[in-house]
Amino acid sequence: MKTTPIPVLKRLPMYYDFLANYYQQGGETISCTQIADHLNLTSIQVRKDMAFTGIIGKPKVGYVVTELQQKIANFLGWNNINEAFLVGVGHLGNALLSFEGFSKLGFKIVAGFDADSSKIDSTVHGIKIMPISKFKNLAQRMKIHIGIITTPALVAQETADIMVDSGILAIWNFTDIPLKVPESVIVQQENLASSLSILSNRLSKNLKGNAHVA
Amino acid sequence: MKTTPIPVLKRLPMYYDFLANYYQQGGETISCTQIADHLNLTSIQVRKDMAFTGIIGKPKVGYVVTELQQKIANFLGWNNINEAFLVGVGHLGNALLSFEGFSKLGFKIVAGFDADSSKIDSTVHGIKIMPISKFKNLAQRMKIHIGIITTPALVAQETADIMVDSGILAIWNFTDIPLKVPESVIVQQENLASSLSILSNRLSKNLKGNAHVA
DNA sequence: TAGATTGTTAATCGATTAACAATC
DNA sequence: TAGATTGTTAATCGATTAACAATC
Repeated sequence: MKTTPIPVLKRLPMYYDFLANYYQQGGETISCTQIADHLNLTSIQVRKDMAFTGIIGKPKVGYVVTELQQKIANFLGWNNINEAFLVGVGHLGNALLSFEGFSKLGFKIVAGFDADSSKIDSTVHGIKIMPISKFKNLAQRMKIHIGIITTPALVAQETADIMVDSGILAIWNFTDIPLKVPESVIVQQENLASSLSILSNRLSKNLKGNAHVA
Repeated sequence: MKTTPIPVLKRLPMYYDFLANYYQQGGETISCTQIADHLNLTSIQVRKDMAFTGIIGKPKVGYVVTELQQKIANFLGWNNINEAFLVGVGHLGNALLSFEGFSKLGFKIVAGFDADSSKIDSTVHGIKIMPISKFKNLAQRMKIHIGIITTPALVAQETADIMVDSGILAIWNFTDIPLKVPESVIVQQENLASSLSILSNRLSKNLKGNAHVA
């Protein structure tokens, strides 16, 4: 089984979203060119990406939208639900706990954890907040494999250690601390600073470009 | 001027964070190998990245930490402050308005906007929330060039249209709607679904791998 | 049938990695 | 001086783009 390139994994959910929308508006079949136009990609790239899902299209017609959606969802594993624990119920933790979009992605945050005792036993968006002391026991009992870190940077590593000790296999890290974990543990790093530096670099290049013209 | 590769722009803030930490712990100079070790990169890659900032190192010694920090900050434009408006003060909007880390990156959200009249004139983290009707006028008066969209998906495009009409040149989009904007307008797309699909793909591959072993 | 679109193989492009001379 | 580390040029690797035969 050839491993899927990361850029492909990033684009597949975008295709899915677009297709859902397109289908709602009555579209039954769709071609790579159409998809590419709407998402600002090239049709060749879309075709290549689709091949990963195993979909078979019809020349001159394209793909059956519902079938393509299913193939993508299946390929990304959105059918078997991934359950996760979140540690750090601050502003961002709150936002993630409240995010509606996860269910569609076969992803579910089943509990939140926080050091602040005033938050314990409250619920956010129907999800119970518990003390970190309960993390390990619950994670093992519920066979949770994914941990989300939205704590202050200062306790991020400490939190990761607890997660690893609790049998967590993948950590979604929203702090900017590069976590030290055993090689077998996956870390998916979310980084606003990285995105921002791309944005401001492009912006400043544009502004400079215009200055020349003006 | 050669354009900076996106992967480099993503890594530079990580170097900066690490250096800040390293300096605080008393480090005066540092080599590429050391940086690479701490961030799980190769030293060659670090060296190449550093070259973009224009830093000059000393063979056998490495780089002066403070100088390197300055070069990175300067290269990423963290000195001239980028001001932004945010539209959509929901959970995520709230989290961004409250995020402390932006100031370090020369980034500042100076106002929030929302359709919900009950939020108008309140402040979040000291930032005033205003009705969208004031967006254009204010953006032009304050010469704001960056807009952040954290609205519900349904009104994302509409919000983008208002931003474009108001002279916004770069949009940081946290909704999963692919925005239609003039070519001159930059869109930086933030996409949790993309990150999640990478994470779950890697996780399921790992689990399968272990199954074979077991 | 003619033409559009798929599936797939080949060419290009860009980023990472390797190699090595320069130098403190 | 000897050895570690930089700066830079060359080689590799992987993703995107191009080309084109197959086919509905």
